[in-house]
Amino acid sequence: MLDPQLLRNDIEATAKALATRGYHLDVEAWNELEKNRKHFQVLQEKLQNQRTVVSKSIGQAKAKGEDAQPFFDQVKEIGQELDEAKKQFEAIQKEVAKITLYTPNLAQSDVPVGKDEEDNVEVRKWGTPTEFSFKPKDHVDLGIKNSWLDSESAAKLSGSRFTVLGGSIAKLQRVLAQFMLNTHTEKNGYHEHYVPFLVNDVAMTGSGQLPKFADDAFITTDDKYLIPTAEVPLTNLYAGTILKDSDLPIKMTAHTPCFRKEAGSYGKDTRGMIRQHQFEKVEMVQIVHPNESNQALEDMTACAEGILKALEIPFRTIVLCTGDMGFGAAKTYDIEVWLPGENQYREISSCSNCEDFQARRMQTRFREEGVKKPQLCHTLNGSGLAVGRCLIAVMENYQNEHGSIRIPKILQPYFGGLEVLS
RNA sequence: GGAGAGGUGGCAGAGCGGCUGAAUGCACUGGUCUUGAAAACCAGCAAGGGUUAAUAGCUCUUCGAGGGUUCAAAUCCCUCCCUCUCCGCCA
Repeated sequence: MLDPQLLRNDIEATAKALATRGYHLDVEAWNELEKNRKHFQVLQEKLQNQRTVVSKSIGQAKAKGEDAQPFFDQVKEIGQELDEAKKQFEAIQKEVAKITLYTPNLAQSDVPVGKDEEDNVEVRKWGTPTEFSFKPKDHVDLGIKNSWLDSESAAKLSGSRFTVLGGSIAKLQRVLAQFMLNTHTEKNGYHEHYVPFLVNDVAMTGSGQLPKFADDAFITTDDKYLIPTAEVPLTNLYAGTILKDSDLPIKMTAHTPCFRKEAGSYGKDTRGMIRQHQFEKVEMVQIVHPNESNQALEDMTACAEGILKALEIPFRTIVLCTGDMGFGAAKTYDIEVWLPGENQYREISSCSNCEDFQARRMQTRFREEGVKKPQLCHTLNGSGLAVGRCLIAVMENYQNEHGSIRIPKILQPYFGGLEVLS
């Protein structure tokens, strides 16, 4: 949610900034709405005040044993007017909420302006695409050859966009998640959490998934949502709380499954386990002082990159342009890992600084020494990493000519020193 | 699933129709005292919104959520959510 003051006081500039994100804000309609809002809010408050004053007079008159009837007549009249004003105001508020809850965050000034992923800008590259003396297979061929991936069984159980993993590759996925979690908790200073995978609509609204993206999430029969990312439970852990500035930064991590409908991506990435309804992810979330969020984004991105460096898999990092950023983000880095089977880089992590966008929705605040009012925190989230896609990256980058895969050195201890999976 | 208790400010905890945005304690902030600190004492201290040039003044809302009764609701009624205790069942 944007600062309402921005919409009231600087509507032209705000609309212009939103336009770079492909969001059209109807300035004229907003101004009209705002005019009405002010009128009816002031009217309603005025009437409410009158009613309170007269009501108190009734109490006093009764206490003194005087006749309170004139006050009763007065208050009745006020009450009627008030009901009408209230009705009008509530209708307007609904309209206002429709706009504020559906409006995306503003991009930071250094974010490249652009339309779609074509306009994203590479900021750095690590390693060079893995070279092979043979034609590398993709993870699907590798998976089928070794009976590691079973999409037919998954289809039988659940439908499309699910995968059953078998044998050592199931273990490799588990080990990858374990390794990521260990790294973030032991080396990067993140606090581990185990969180619910079902959350309510308040949490989903707080982190920005609702109301706009309701179609992307799975909902249960008792109105709970399957989390699309651990960002939702982790970020909402501090919803409605006022922290001390000494509590900041709060750095959290969790390993969870993620569930996404992938509505609107029909026919996209249908092969293999790139885009699934259910996938594993290790997530990082930070709640920080507003002055620290930019640095925190750099740090968080480096932590995500650190996983790929440790695994010795080539990647590049790009900054998303205004048109490609997510709803709540003010700035986003995507990390793209090299996939030999596809002969291209594919997203494996997305790290975003949401500034106060989520904090305003959730009312996550902190009190600073010497400052009277609580201030909104800044929140960040980043994948560290998408485990399923990381599994693909390991398979494809570490494959041997006849379909076996080498285990990355750093993971070998988890396999009792084993070096190759076949 | 059955029985009971309860949800009030950063925390603990009173209030149970009008003088209560809310006693008291803790925490916090400022001051007195002290070489300094602690203790003691004094004072202050909820959040959000509107109006406004204003962090001034005025004002509205908020005591789990939503309805209702009333001139007036933290306080009475209804529905829902959540927490705790006991019993049952069960990873």
